[in-house]
Amino acid sequence: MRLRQIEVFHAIYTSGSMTNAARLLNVSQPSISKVLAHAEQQLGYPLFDRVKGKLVATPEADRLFGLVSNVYDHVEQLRQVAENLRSSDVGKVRVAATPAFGVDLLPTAISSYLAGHKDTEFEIETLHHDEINEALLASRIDIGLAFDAVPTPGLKSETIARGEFVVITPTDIDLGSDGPVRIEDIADLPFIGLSSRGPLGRLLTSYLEAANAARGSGVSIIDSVTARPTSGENIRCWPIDPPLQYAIDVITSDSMPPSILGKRFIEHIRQVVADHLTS
Amino acid sequence: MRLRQIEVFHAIYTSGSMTNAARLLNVSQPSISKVLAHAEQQLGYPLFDRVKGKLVATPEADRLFGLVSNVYDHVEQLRQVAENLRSSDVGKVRVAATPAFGVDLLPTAISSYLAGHKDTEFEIETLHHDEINEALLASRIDIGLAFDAVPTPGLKSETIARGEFVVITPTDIDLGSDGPVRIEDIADLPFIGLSSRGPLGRLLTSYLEAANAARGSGVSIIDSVTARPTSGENIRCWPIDPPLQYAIDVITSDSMPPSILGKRFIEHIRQVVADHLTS
DNA sequence: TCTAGTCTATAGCTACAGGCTATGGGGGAA
DNA sequence: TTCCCCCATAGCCTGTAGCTATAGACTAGA
Repeated sequence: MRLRQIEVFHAIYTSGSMTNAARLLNVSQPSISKVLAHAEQQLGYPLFDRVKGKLVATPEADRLFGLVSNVYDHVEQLRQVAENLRSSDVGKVRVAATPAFGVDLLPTAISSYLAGHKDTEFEIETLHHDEINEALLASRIDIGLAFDAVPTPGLKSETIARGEFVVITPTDIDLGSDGPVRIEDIADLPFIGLSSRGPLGRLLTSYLEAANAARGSGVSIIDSVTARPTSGENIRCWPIDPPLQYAIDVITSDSMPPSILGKRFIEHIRQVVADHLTS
Repeated sequence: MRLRQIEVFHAIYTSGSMTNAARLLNVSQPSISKVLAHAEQQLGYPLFDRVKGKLVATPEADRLFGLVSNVYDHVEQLRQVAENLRSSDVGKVRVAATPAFGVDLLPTAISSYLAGHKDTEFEIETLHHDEINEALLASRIDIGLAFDAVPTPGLKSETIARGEFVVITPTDIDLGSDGPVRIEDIADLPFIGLSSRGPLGRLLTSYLEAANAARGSGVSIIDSVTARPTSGENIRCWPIDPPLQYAIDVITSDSMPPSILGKRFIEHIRQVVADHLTS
């Protein structure tokens, strides 16, 4: 018996006639007639006797009805759940990000996401790269957000945006131009180094070494995500030349794909990051 | 979700891959691929993540699998029962017949039926016409067997054969010819009357009255069903002219159609009666 | 690094379940 | 009788699901 045949049989048995069943299922009466006839033909015996143009259930139909009801109920429940999974916002998303995101970008993203999805719960952690990977592999979190994720077995990372490093200076330092700053222009200024911990620090370190730049204090080169919330407070950002790009990656586990809520939130982050970097 | 989609999802989830599921369900792999893709498209979200060419169940699939398993099990059970109802001989058939059948025909029919269907149970009763009708309407029996059933509301009768009345005589009475016997030929012989109870008696009575036949003792006119088991024991049967026919009817209830076993047995009776009357 | 084996996706085809409208016949009630 | 209700059939169309052949991605082993 196909599921449709079960539904039709159920409708006929409970409503008492094909005509009523057709109304119940919002289809035409001949359609019901054909499905029932087909079911009976495949079963090899009639489910209803046609007596004086009306239907009377056979003993076999009586026997089957209980079982059919069970199936029917369970399918109904299945459909309910399947639909809820699709449309509901109820659920929890566990996100971890490196500190740079934790300060400004991630809270902003979650707050604006919650505006449209009030029933979603979040669990946020600020971790470092290797801790994020570890948490993902242990299924302690669903989504990781980091710079320049290193490919790791069992994890999948997707670059959702690329940012650039910028030079930040106190507002009392004037680099003499509004255009991009060359390394040479700040070589003699006091420089605050970035920790070389993590991929981004390493990336920057090798960039600076390649440029033979001196280090001092007062001027710094940092990623634009970190730079953004601090700008305006006596601090000024400058584009850098030659430009140095980094990737913003969303990391997930191979063995435990993100839920629908998770995917939806990743899409949202993608949007927020795009806005963040272009404004 | 259609039932096929549920089956395919169940097979993929349990077997771990589309290829295995295809083997499990004895279909081709592309067929599985298409059904799954179709199901996901209709659900609105993926059930499996395709990671490095393999399938990994999403959290949604995990959630649905329990429910799908339930449905799957219940459908399996339903199919088992539906199949058993079709092919099994297990069950009880309750038959009632008028006395004429109870002597020879019905026991013969049941005995030969049991030869091919050992697991069927029978419950036999010998009742008169009105009692058969009453038992059918009260659902105390499934099938009634009678002569010339009178149409009754709530009951359905089908004529499975027609028999003829015959003249029976002691073998020491010679009617002088091998051909049909005319009423006039036996008008002067001692005649044993048939009870006018029931339709058959009434039928015969009016036949005799129409023929103005006298009654005596020693010669009788009875139905061929009753005549058959008694012939050979110093008794001889003669066809009668003009012929008088009666019907052999199977009666069932409108509100409770016979089961498959019942229908099968009715077919068997039809055969037995045909053989009975032509031999 | 190349190759063989495994798995999934796509294309193009066929079969049939299941939907529709229109229509006809049987039975019961006015 | 006539009307109404119910079921069955005919003819048509669409969508699900099956097939073969083949391509593309990844893994593992030589």
